[in-house]
This record gives sequence, structure tokens and C-alpha cells, in this order.
Amino acid sequence: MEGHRERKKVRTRRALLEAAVRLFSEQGYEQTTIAEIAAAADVAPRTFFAYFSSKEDVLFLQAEDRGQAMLDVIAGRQPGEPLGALLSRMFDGLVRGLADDDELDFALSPLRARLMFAEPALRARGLTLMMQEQPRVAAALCEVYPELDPVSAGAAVGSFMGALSVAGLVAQQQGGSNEDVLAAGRRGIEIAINGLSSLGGS
Amino acid sequence: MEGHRERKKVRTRRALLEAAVRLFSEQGYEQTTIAEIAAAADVAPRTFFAYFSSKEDVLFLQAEDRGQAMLDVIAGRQPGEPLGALLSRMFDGLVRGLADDDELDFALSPLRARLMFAEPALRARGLTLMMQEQPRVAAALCEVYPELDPVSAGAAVGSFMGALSVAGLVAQQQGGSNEDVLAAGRRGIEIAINGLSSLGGS
DNA sequence: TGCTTTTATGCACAGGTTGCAATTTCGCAA
DNA sequence: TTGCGAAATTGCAACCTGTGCATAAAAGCA
Repeated sequence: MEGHRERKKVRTRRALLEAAVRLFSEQGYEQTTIAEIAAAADVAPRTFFAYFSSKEDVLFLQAEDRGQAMLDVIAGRQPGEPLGALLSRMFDGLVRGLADDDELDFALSPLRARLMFAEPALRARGLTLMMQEQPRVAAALCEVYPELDPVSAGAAVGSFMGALSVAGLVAQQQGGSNEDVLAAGRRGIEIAINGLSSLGGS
Repeated sequence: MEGHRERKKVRTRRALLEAAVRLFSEQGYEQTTIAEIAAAADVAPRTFFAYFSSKEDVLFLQAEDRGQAMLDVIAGRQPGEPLGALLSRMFDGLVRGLADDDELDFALSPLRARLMFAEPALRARGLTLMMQEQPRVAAALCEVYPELDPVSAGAAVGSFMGALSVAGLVAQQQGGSNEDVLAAGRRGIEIAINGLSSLGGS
């Protein structure tokens, strides 16, 4: 399975990936054209689409993997494990998965994360991917928590993901470091678990 | 202020709006081109962009208004009103605002809502708009709840919106009526307020 | 009627994306 | 080594969204 052909394909893919991320970082996402990426990777523009289905797709490689990882965590619910604990574990799994996310040698992940927050088009794509997974995650929850109806499960997943995202987003917009953003995410989860009434209830 | 000119502008705008929504409903969003919309409204394709800044924009007319409405509700917090109650009022305001949302004679809102859930591109746009508002809403919350830090406020807003959205989405995907979706949204809010630990905690 | 400000339109173009066909490259077997 | 077939690469044409620019058409006003 490792002939000259396969190796060349991998090399070309990586060249496109590297070129894209580098150019995106240097001159911005919108300002970078597919023609430039292809030129930097020394292939024809048309060939780009043989490797990636769209410009955005370069930055959202293992999206399905992460969705599957979430489902796996849910399926592995410990007997008697409360919902909140399970979702916290899911969050940890997500973070770990993102860290391991190294199709490239150099660290693509931080660049991708920064771009994702900075570029509206990419943020939109990320949101969409996230939202698409949520009903599936909710359905998985229903299976391991038989007492949960689908709407409640959806609400739980939405509350969890929403709290996590916006808390992280606020922290990021306040100029927080990656650790700050992560901590904010955890704090968001806590709030989702304990309920909004545990906050400024006065 | 109501010369022939103004009236014609309104008429053209409405024609474009009607044509767009009708064509979107009949043949789908992606399958409808701006050229078709313009032809149906009997104007040149270029003119479409004099009335709407993009194809998506046709369906997201008063997005800023709704964001502002949320901020208004928050600013009008009753003394001692708990966070959950305030957010519930915000939801009611949103629903009422959507119902009053009748730039056109015929009911655009239901069609728009259905399209928004059905078409990925539109769902993405809706999510993005919603997400963009959330930090602002969180900041407004911070002002009327001085004991709230920004990250917690963000978590609260995210949890609220997320629960509301996904509960509604699940209900909609299960073939629920508009009322079902609304009820699911309310249930989602309740869950966000009481916390996930109030669910399948066993 | 003639002048001015909008409004509508046409034209050209950039960029993303797809389909198709031709061509190159590679793997493999004779 | 040669030649065949599959796979990869590429070029080309086309479509669609969106923008800038210049011009024509229309409407208000003097």
C-alpha cells in the first residue's frame, strides 16, 4: 500500500495543506486565492479540488472524527454516571482529540484555531458543523439515558455546547490565552450543569 | 416622503422579496439563482444587489432589530428579577417580534423559518448572526447583574440560546408543528435555568 | 422645458466550484 | 523492456455570486 503513487499523493496533499495554512496566516483567508495555494504547492488550480472539496475544507479536516469521538464517549457511559459528568468527560475528550490533531508535522492546530475565530466565514463553518452534530449527540444521549426524552436531550446538548462556546468566545475576545479560553469553557460547562438559576438569581 | 419614487422602490423591493421566497420554496435555495429572482421580479439581475447585499440577506431582514430587542429587554430588568425570569421574558419578546415581522402582506415568517431550518447555508447564516449577538447580550447582562463576570454571563447566554435552539431543532426534525417547536424552545429554557443536573442525574 | 439627483442597467471582471475530456504518470504483467 | 490499463493531473468551458464602474433611464424640481 505504499508505492510511489501513495507517497506522492500524501506529499501533494501535505504541500497543499501547508501552503494554504501558511498563506492564510500570512495574508488572511479571503485574500488568499486557490490559484495562489495551488501555485505554492506547484500543482494546477484544478488539482486543489481533487484533494479538498472546498477552500474551507482545508481547515476542517477531521470534523467527523471529532463528532464520532463524542458519540463514543457517550456510548461508554459508566453505570450510574450523571449526565453532567458524562458531558464533562466528553469535553475532555474533545480537547484531547484537538491536541492530537496533527496530520501535519508542524502544529496546524493553533493556527487553525486562531483562524477559525478570526475569520467570519470559518467561524460560520465551524458553528454549522457543530450544530449538525448536536441532534446526533442528543440521540445518543437518549439511548444511554432512557429516562430522557429527545427534546430534553437536545436541550441538554445545546445548553452544554452553547455555554462552552460562548464562554470561550468571550474569553477569547477579551484577549485571553489558549489556557484562559479552555478554563472559560470548563466554567461554562459548570454553569450549564448547575443551571442559570445558580448565578445572579437575586 | 411618499412620492412616486418611494412607492416604486417599495414595490420593487417587495417584488424581489416575494419572488425570492416563492422560488426558494418551490425549487430550493441553492437551485434558485439571482438571475431567476430578478427575472421574476422583472428587474435586471444587477438591480437585485441594489436592494439586498446578498442572496442570503433576503431572508435575514431584521436581524439587527431582533438583537436590539434582546438588549432592550435586558436593559429593562425589573428590580430583583432573577436571571432566569429575565431570559424567559427575552424569549417571549423574540417570539413576539418574529410574529410581528411582516414587511410583506403575506406571511413571510413561516416560510423563512422553514427555509432556515431546511437549508444548510441559511442555517449557517442564522447561527452566525445569533452567535455574533451573544457577546453583546452577555455584556448587557453584566451591566444589569453587577455580580456577574463576563465569562459567566457568556456561559449563561450560550446555555440559554443553545438549549433553546437545539431543543427546537430536534422538535422540528421530529416533524413537530410550529407550536411544538415553540414548546420545545420553552422546555429548553427551563432546562437551561434548572441545570443539566436536574435531568437524568442518576 | 431643462437641470439635477436617484435609480436602473449593462458590462467587465474576480473568485469559487463543477463537469468533461484529454493527457500524463504510474503499476503491473507479459 | 515494452505495452496496457488504471489513476492522477490538468486544461477548458461554464455557471454562480458579488463588485466596481460607467452610462442610460426616470423622477423631482425650478
